[in-house]
Amino acid sequence: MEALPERNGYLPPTIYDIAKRAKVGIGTVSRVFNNHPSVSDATRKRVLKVANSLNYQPHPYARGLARKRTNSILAVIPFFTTFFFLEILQGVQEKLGELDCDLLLYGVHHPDHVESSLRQNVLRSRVDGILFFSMAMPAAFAKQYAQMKTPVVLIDTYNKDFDSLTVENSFGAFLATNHLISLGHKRIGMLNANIESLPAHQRLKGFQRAMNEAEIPIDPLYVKKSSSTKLDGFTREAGYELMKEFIALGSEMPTAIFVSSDIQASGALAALTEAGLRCPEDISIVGFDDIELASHLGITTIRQPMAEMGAFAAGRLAERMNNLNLPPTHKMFMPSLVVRKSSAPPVVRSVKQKKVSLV
Amino acid sequence: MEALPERNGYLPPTIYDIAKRAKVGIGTVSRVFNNHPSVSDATRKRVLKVANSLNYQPHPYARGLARKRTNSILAVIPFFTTFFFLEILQGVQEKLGELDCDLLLYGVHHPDHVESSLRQNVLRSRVDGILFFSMAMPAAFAKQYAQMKTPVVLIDTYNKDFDSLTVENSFGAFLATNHLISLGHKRIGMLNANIESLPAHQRLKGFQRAMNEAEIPIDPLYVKKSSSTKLDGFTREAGYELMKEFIALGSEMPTAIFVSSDIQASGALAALTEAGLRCPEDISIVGFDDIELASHLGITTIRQPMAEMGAFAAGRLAERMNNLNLPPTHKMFMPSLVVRKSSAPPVVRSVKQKKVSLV
DNA sequence: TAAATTTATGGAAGCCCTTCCAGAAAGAAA
DNA sequence: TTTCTTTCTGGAAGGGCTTCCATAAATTTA
Repeated sequence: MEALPERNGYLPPTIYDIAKRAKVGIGTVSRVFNNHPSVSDATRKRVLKVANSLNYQPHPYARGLARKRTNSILAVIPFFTTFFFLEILQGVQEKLGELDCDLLLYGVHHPDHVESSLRQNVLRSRVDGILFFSMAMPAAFAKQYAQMKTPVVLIDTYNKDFDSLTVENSFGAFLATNHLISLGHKRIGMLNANIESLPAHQRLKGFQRAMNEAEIPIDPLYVKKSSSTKLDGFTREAGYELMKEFIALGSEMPTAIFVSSDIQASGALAALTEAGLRCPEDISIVGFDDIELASHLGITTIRQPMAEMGAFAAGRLAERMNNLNLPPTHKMFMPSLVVRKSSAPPVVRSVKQKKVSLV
Repeated sequence: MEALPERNGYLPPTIYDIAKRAKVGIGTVSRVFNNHPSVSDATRKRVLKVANSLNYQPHPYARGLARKRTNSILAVIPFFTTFFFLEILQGVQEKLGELDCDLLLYGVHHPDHVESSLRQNVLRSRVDGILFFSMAMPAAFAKQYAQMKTPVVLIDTYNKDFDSLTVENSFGAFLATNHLISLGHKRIGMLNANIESLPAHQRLKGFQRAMNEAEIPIDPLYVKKSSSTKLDGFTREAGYELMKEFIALGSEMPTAIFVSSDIQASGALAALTEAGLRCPEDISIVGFDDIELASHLGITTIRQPMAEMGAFAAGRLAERMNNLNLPPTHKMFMPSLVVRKSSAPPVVRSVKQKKVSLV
């Protein structure tokens, strides 16, 4: 070996260095670091002492090669969205810490790139498992992964061949609508995203169920859906536009609206302010998602248990990595209601209405 | 070798499989995959054909071991904050894609945990380089990394021994203040975070410079700083409290305030609303950071070029990985002004004031 | 005390690559 | 033709670990 100084003179100690200094064989050192039971206490201590003094850390790549496991997982997340993921990742990482596992991050910049990303990064068997967020798993990969039994957990998306977890959108919408009903509202509308998208569809269902159970007829005029294809209408602009339609109803406007996302709700609020209307005095609003913005704007909303979802996903992935033959499961998470100031009991507006609401 | 089926029967092809089928040596296969020039065209084609047909991908861990490089970098980010990082990471990843490098993510959950996190995760992961975000690098690690010449780039924080990049806070504050001045404001205040923190200090400097250059005297009553230690006073609550102090000034209140962060500005706005004051009619507000919230609340603010910073950081890290002896550099990024609706020319409030402001 | 267990240990082989050296093949020069 | 170059190629060694087999040491049992 030539004298070329690697890493500028500093060469991390290897298992051989430890073995030599501790006067044991490499196998013993390895066993110590893998908590193998058949090492005597005296030896274990001696090895650890030497190892600590040299600041030895097993080389994860060498480990990975020998063990045929990488001890790391890949999170494929859409970078075109934001906060939701950070919070889930937080949960993921906490769990991964327990499992002594590293997190590789791949951010997909554009939905069309999912496929090439997967090909480039995942196939190289650099990771033991994959967390796949919020995007449809391309068919080619779904097939390949299923066949190779690559451990994959889908979050906020679904495919029958893999473990998946989603939020019970319909139940969340039910909660939101019920909240408005229990505040005493009768004229309740829904401002929805593009109904083509699954969450929008499910949230409508929940709205309908709550209304039906309360025996409040649903006025078709009060159910507005976005036709936007941009992010399926889950945008501020979409909320703004549809709220203007509600406002155009004048005195026929609902007294409360369930909006299918906080981001739309923020647009809706802007439209209200612009029209000189106040929330909740003139109209109550409930959103969905509990993004950070919602707390700042004081929007009553539906919270998805993101940290828990992250931890669960990581845990499930670990189980699957230990047993490749588990049947795919699907776990629903129950969202919860977060009450803020955008929702309140309906205010009586005129004498005529007063009579009615005195009951 | 026993018959235990690895990975459920599927064993990824190795360089030996390719070599055998292509009737070449393993060295040749390796050379093909490393674009080594001394492979004849015919051979290269043959190898690639076999490799493709078997869907061969070099094993990154074996590569890492043999090359003594891992081709991955670690991002240590504080998970107790949010959006800023995602945007920077986006820039980082884009660059890393070019460099064929992977991104490992480590989120620190609490500032106090930085040290143990680094010890646990960084030392063992043997990544080629580290991007360290927004936190002070603990002295022990700084020393060790400097000594080992571990490639480290600091983002939004500083240490003389490493490459670092920060935003010119002082210039941003200057821009913000200047904006208010050029709108015609004379009674301009600053709502600052905890002055102990570097950014707060720098932002104050920029404020002062702008005021001095415009020859507007700074009224000490108009410069309020948080004494909170929680996140150095960069919180919504801190902004809320200090704004109440401003409001208590009554008619002596400034007509415009530069707030040292958007998050504080959101609190300040809440205090204003609560007091029945309007922004910008009664008072103009300029924030700092351009977090997502700012756009929703319509806060005029100072934007940091996050994606660019990310890409730059990754590039710089790559350079350093190629030459461990580069002297540390420090790069300043220039922020820019984003005008929204929270800032407007001062409105004349009363006859008495009219006299004054007619000047 | 000898034999049979049990417990602890050393180290070779193997994980999948890269890299280097030696040598084969093909051309060029003599 | 022979000799020297140049261009390609094969494969051993090595990177740092885990694991398994063999063996040594300590205990137990007969």
